[in-house]
Amino acid sequence: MDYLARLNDEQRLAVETLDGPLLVLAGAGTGKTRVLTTRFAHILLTKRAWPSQVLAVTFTNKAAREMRERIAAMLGSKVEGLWLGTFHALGARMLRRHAALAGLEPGFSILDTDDQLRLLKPLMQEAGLDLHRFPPPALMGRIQRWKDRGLTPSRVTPADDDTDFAQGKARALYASYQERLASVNAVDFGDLLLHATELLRNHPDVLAEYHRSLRYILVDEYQDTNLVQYLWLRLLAQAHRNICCVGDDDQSIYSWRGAEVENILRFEQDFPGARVVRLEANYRSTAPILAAAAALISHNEGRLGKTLRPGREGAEGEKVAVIGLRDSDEEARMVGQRIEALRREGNSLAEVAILVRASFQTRAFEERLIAWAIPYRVVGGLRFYERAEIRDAVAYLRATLRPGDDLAFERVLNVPKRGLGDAALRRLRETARAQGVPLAGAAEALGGRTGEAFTRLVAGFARWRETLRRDGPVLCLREILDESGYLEMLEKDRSPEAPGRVENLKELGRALAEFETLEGFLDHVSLVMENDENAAGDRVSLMTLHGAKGLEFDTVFLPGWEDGLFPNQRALEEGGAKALEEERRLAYVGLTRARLRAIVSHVASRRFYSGWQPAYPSRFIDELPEDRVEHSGSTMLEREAALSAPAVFASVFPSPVRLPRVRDVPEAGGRNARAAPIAVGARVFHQKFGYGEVMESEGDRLVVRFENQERPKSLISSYVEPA
DNA sequence: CGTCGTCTTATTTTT
DNA sequence: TAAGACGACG
Repeated sequence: MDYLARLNDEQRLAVETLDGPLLVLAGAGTGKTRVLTTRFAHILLTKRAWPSQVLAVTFTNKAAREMRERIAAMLGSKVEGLWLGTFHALGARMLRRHAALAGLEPGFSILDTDDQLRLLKPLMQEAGLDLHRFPPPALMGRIQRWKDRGLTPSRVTPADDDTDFAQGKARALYASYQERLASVNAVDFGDLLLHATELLRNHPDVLAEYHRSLRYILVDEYQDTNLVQYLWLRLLAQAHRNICCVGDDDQSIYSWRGAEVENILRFEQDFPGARVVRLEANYRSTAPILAAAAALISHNEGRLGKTLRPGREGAEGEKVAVIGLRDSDEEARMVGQRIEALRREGNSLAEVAILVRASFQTRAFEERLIAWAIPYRVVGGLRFYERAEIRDAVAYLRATLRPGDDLAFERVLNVPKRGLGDAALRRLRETARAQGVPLAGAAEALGGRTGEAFTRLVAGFARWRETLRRDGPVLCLREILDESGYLEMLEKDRSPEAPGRVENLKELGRALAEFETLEGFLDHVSLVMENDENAAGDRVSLMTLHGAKGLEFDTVFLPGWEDGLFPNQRALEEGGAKALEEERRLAYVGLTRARLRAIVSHVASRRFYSGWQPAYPSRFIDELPEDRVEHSGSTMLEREAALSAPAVFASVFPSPVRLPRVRDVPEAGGRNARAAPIAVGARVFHQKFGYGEVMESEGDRLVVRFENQERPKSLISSYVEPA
């Protein structure tokens, strides 16, 4: 039992409290994952259950993988047959087992966002809606929210559909959307859990079967569960009630995706007799960082209440830096310089992260990092499955496997170009509908050149189907890519992305080789597969705050702490006071990612759309404890902006009026101060305009005549560098 | 059917 | 500003 000895008292309690409902409130950096995996291993090692009798749910594939690896490490061998995965993957697994009971055929497809919209759009048109006034993605979002709440079309009440969105047709459209899905034997992402839950609700025998087989349930990141996930869990836990949920209400940041913090706040009522264990000893961050995070989050109401305390004695460290700067370029320069300095001191770049509120902020940093040859990676962005070439290849595979998969067929119909455009597709749809056959079955009906192209494609699919049957999926994919002309299309493509796309397809082929059946692989691709290209290497990580949850770094830069951007104005408009608290939790998540140092920055002027807009320090900065924070930077500009400009963000929750802070002294060494003003006659360099000569100079404004520009340009001096 | 130019609209996005 | 969507034209 030496694995128990490695835990502190509270962690140990969380691991050993095995019977009955348990809520583990795990503050940031308190060893949440360790508790979860140790608990899992403990259940197995004490022979309380077999691996197949424990259900462990996470939100991300990454978390699931990490858990799997750590359990294997603890047990000394890989464990098979675990019910361990994301909510969606487990939902899919259940649904495949009982497809017929959910009104599906066993080989149903899982649709991506494109497919969903392609299905919904025509329905909206038929309903006579103006798609400009009611954009399909907006309706899709509403449907998704209903699904998050476990509402099938028949369960949606008028109260759930209280706006006149889509002229009151939203509910009806939801119903017909679900019908269309069923008719093409497909589900969307939200359906995986909705159907799985309905399945358990409507079939007591199936539920009883799971009650018999699943004795323990472990849930990670419980604060991010939505209602349907909660219902699913509750159904499964009903009988034995051995459910252990781990989470942190202070890190709930996905309400806009349907997550309900209430789930965690309500846990003790939902599961009477529940025990609660708090993990509060933080082994990650220095005392100032912890104190700053704690002070910040204390401004939220309705918390379950936890206080992070340093897990180690003497974990003093640098104060949290708060730096005011002129604009985002200067902010990027400051960050770049500090990263340079860290690198010179021998720090690993993999231990540095820049965490932004909104993805557009990454650009300024990318430019700076490229210019200074600092390796970085942008985390997040497109997932493997979301890449066009992967979707195309998958659609080819889907249409090969399932002749009736019209959505897949439609997607690849004209990729590569075969002269089959909108008009042809429309005729094809009509014929197919009239004859009651899938699109691919209607090809012969069309005459002329279009018909020929169609027939050729359909013949191709027949051939590939034969290859799939005879030689398996790998050869089939190769044949598809060759014979369809897809690979040729990419090879002819001279754009810089093309080689990467070819590479991605190769990667797809390699992954495919690991699977016995194409069906299994298709699920893997849409539910699990991720792209981990450039994951390795000593690089700075650049990502959104949302993307950073669960990660930690020695050094964390938190730029853009300005009212309007962070807390985000749009979020506040939509979600009111609750949204402000969620933004604050996001700030808390950001701060607690840092082990040794956190650098918060804000600028006086930020670029929005076209022009520059004055910006004000985030109210969150005021909520940091003065004695743990060190302010620096050019606040003169901040004051100027504050005094001269009208409020940019007419906030529903106005930031308190602030007095200009008296701390105009630039940081020692003038790191953030501009070099001497650029003199008239100086030669300068501009990213876009190239080299030029300064004609006039006043304050930070310059007039420059560039060599390859006819007219002199007026610009701000921070845009040019002395040449 | 494909290309070019104009118009439009700018958060976060685990699956 | 700058990328993506859409409609008019060739």
